[in-house]
Amino acid sequence: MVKLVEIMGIQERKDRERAEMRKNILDAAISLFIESGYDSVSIRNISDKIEYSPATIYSYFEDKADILFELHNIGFSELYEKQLRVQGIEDPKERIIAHGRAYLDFALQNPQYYELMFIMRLPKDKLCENEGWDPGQRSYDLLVQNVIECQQAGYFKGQDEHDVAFLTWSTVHGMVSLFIRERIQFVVTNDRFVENFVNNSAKLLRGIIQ
Amino acid sequence: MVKLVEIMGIQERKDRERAEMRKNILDAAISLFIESGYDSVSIRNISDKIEYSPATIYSYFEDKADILFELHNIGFSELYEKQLRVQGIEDPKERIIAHGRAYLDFALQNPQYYELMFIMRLPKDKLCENEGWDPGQRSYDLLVQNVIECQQAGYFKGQDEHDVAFLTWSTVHGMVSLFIRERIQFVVTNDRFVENFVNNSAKLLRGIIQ
DNA sequence: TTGGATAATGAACAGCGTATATATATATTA
DNA sequence: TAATATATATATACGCTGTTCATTATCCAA
Repeated sequence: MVKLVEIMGIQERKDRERAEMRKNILDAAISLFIESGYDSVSIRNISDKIEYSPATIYSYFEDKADILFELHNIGFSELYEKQLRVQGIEDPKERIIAHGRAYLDFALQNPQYYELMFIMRLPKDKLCENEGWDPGQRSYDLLVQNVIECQQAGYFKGQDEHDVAFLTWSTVHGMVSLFIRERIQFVVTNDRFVENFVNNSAKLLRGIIQ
Repeated sequence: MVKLVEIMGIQERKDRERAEMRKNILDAAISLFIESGYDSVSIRNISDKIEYSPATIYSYFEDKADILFELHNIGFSELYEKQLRVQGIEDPKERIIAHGRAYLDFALQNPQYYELMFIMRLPKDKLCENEGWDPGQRSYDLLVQNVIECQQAGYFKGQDEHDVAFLTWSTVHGMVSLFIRERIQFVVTNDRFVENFVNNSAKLLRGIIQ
């Protein structure tokens, strides 16, 4: 008779192999998405890259949107970590500005992740399935918390914290999404976008916050 | 012998018919785009709607992206008209806020036009073909002009006018694009978005501008 | 070694954007 | 009016897409 521990070992190896295959697919997918964008990448492209048949992918993911949804979650985890890294800053005004910078850094360093997190039209059925649970919620909550602490320090007096949070988020999202979707090329070159516009805007915001 | 005027008359009718057919296609296209979005609409869908064969469309437009490009231009004309309508306001501070409201109104009333003007990833070849000429340029120039007049009235002292213009544009674009691409559903319901967030943000901005 | 589970695949379906060769309708000329 | 020339519309086809499913190959337990 085979020992229980051996059965468990095999099961564990199988689980591990499944997880590795999933990661394999996700890695291939995101690298292709970065190269050509979600819409231009086909399941066949992904299957070519990992040297399996297209049908194989469908035994690891429900459909193409499911792959997107997984990458979506990975992106939100990375963003949240970046946000946490500036939470140590004492002065709430400087902290919220650093918070915005962290957001911009994430977006500019991972434009394709940013796309699928905040810009891309998401497949409708996926949104409904996961209704009520949004992985971006805790990032937003952190922002609101920082706004409240700014108010306790005397800034944004008499404003609703959600209005301020939304306005802050909109501003950084606006900058970065106009850049990513190439709507400001006639105003400033790609090279100078960060050093010029973003830095100057941070300075400008620092003056505005009161 | 046939009179010249008759030849011209026939030519004019033909030109008119071609123009009508183009408009017919564009109308069918935008109404389908509004219903289902650009990517989900096929040339075959459009040809079904106008009751012609798919191939016919290709004698009026180069390709699917060309249809998009035409609608793109129509959208920018309408936005510019909306912008001009608030240029009469005397106080430059109130004018620039009304300018922002006009932009938001356009976006919320014509979300599908806004999508293809400012959010959608545009086909690369089209962008290159029309390099250097962007129909949004004059809208941006108008914004910069208003910023300069604000500065002459004592606001935005010591700031670069392009930095201020970009920050202004980013803010309104950020609000509206987060809304259109459904990223703030967990913060506020669709119904209350305009009356709550946008109005409050305008009030907030009015306090911030100095 | 054999039976059963699991994983991978080849083939197929309907739909896509698009090119081209053919057919049809219209306009001009003899 | 009849024949020719031109502009327009279409049928057909190609290679692509996401996805499904029946079939095959692989692995493990008895």
